Amino acid sequence: MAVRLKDIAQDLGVSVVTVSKVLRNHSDISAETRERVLKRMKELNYRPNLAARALVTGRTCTMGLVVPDLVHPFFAEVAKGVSKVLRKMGYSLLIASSEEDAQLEQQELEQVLARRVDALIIASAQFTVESFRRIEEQKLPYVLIDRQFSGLAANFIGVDDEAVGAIATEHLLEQGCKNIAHIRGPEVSTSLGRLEGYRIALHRHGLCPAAGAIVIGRTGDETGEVSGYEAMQKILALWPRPDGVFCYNDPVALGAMRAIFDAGLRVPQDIAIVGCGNLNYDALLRVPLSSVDQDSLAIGERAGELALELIDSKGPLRPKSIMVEPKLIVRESSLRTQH
Amino acid sequence: MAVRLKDIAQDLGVSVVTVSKVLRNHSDISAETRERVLKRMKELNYRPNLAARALVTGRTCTMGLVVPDLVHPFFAEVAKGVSKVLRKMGYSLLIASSEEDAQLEQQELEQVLARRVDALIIASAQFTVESFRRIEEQKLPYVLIDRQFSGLAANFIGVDDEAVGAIATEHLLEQGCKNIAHIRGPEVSTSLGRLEGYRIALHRHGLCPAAGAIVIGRTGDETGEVSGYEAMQKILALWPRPDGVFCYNDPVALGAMRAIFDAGLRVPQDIAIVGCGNLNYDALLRVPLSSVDQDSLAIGERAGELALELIDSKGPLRPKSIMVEPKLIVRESSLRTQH
DNA sequence: TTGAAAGCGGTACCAA
DNA sequence: TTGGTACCGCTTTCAA
Repeated sequence: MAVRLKDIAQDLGVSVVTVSKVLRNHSDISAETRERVLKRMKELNYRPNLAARALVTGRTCTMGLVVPDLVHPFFAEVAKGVSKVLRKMGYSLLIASSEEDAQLEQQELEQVLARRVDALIIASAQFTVESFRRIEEQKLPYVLIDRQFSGLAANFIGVDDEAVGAIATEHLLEQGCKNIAHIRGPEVSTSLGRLEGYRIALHRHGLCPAAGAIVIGRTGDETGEVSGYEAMQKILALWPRPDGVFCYNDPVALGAMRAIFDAGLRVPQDIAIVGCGNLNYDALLRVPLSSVDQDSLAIGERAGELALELIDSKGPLRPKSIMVEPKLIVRESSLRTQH
Repeated sequence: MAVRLKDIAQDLGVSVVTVSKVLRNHSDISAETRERVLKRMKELNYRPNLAARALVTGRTCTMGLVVPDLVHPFFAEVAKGVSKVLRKMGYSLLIASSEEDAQLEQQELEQVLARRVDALIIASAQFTVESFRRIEEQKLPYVLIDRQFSGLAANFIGVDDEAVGAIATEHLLEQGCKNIAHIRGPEVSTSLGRLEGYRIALHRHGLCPAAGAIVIGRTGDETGEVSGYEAMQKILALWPRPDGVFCYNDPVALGAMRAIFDAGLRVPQDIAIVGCGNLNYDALLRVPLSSVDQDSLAIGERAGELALELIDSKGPLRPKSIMVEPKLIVRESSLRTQH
């Protein structure tokens, strides 16, 4: 059905090898032959079968991207960033979504590995490093994004999560909050890092989290809003009631805000809120949400670049950890001192 | 590096063919041999090279998905829906983003075709049908989503855009709006369909769009919000000033709302707004946005299912057009009659 | 039940 | 400058 090298070779009475060389711009082909071949390729709309090429070269020119949730704007932007970088290099992107499920992720990973991608970029929903060992066994270059794993010396691109937590908390302190709660996320590095940053910032000011002021959302991102709502209800029941809350991410912050409104309280006058992720609708909310921006597009681009680099430099380099600096975007939800 | 059939065969002193048969659950292998092979496969953590298999079977078990913008929640959800369906069938998804650029889309399409995907799902940013002819030449099954093309008898999954426009406009009329404007999108089927639905609904009530009441946003989705802001400014300059606006999509509606607020007017009291897309933050906006839901997840699932169906049934079936029914989600931005 | 041989569409190597 | 040959990892066909 599809046109093959052989078809072109037969048409022109040359060998397959000659055509193959023209295809790859080898220098040892006469200008005339080259022209003829090129012309015929255009006519027949020839496209090399990359699967066949991959079989012999050992390179698929395909990269795998495994994320917990494509619909989450953070990962969608990461994908966009990766895609942008790969496009220039003729690479394609195989995307798998784990739906924040460790087992499903394993399964998807198997699929991607079976397709012999040249490198892998993963925002993992795993809790153990077992699957990464498996990848290392295959000598397959991989780059972790967003979530790190302790005890795993791997390439990593992400935001400095401690800085995220510290920046957000410092800001709330500056705004005059005296009693700052934190709605934290699941047991993954992003959540733990932000929690630690929150603690550090309080500590710098000689403060400690009050009893019950650190609440864990029921789940991860997927139902962040529900989780944030429930967590905030617990915080509202505290006495004294906190006057500021740093939320693990924006969906959680939205849920928290809803709980505050439902309780008849105001943001930021009664309770100031800061989220994380700077989702693109934050500015348009009922009360525009202050949020820590992670520059997800840049994370995707850096990850793509690093992965390409790893593919080229055969020998495994010393793992690199690139931290993108977080940036606080101040909006109304945390502004208590403007007037 | 990677384990091959041959390695297992040599280890066990059987032939490659035998191992291959075990791999694919052929019945003509003794239980004992099967056990031994299976055991060794587990031990070596064997994964068949799908590229090699594809070369001989002619099936890559890979599907291509080309969308204008992965970050747009509509397409992200479509991707999720497709992915969900494919996962069950052992298919992987090659995703390419055209960034709403027709030329880039062509380029990405070439890449995807070169990878010999078994089928293609496209939300196209093209204005001509030329590239689809190319796909048809390859006898490659494809399914269009979201955007249709007149004069192209292709498989299509999407929402009934005329119904979208009609439902939204009818609702505004019911809410007592007398002078309804429309911010339309670019020259693609979704935009044209919604515009037509808007016209039809007005017509049913013996009305016509007022002069200047149909404004075209500067661009597509990408900068929808800016586009909506600018378009709304033009509408605000009209006399008499419209009291309701149906917007091509939610980002545009958000921009429009911002323009209304900046002009010192209220939503919905002065101007009621309905968008389209039911993006997941609509409920959390400063004024929660009424919007027509397109069930993008279902669109993705149907598209994936149809594509798989096309792959199986060799002979090209009569093109199917599946319309998902839109549903209006009423929120505060259009509620003028509640009290 | 098992396996030898051919071949999928390319590339690499070396000889002509 | 050109092309013969072997081979990438797997499946298919058919004979043993």
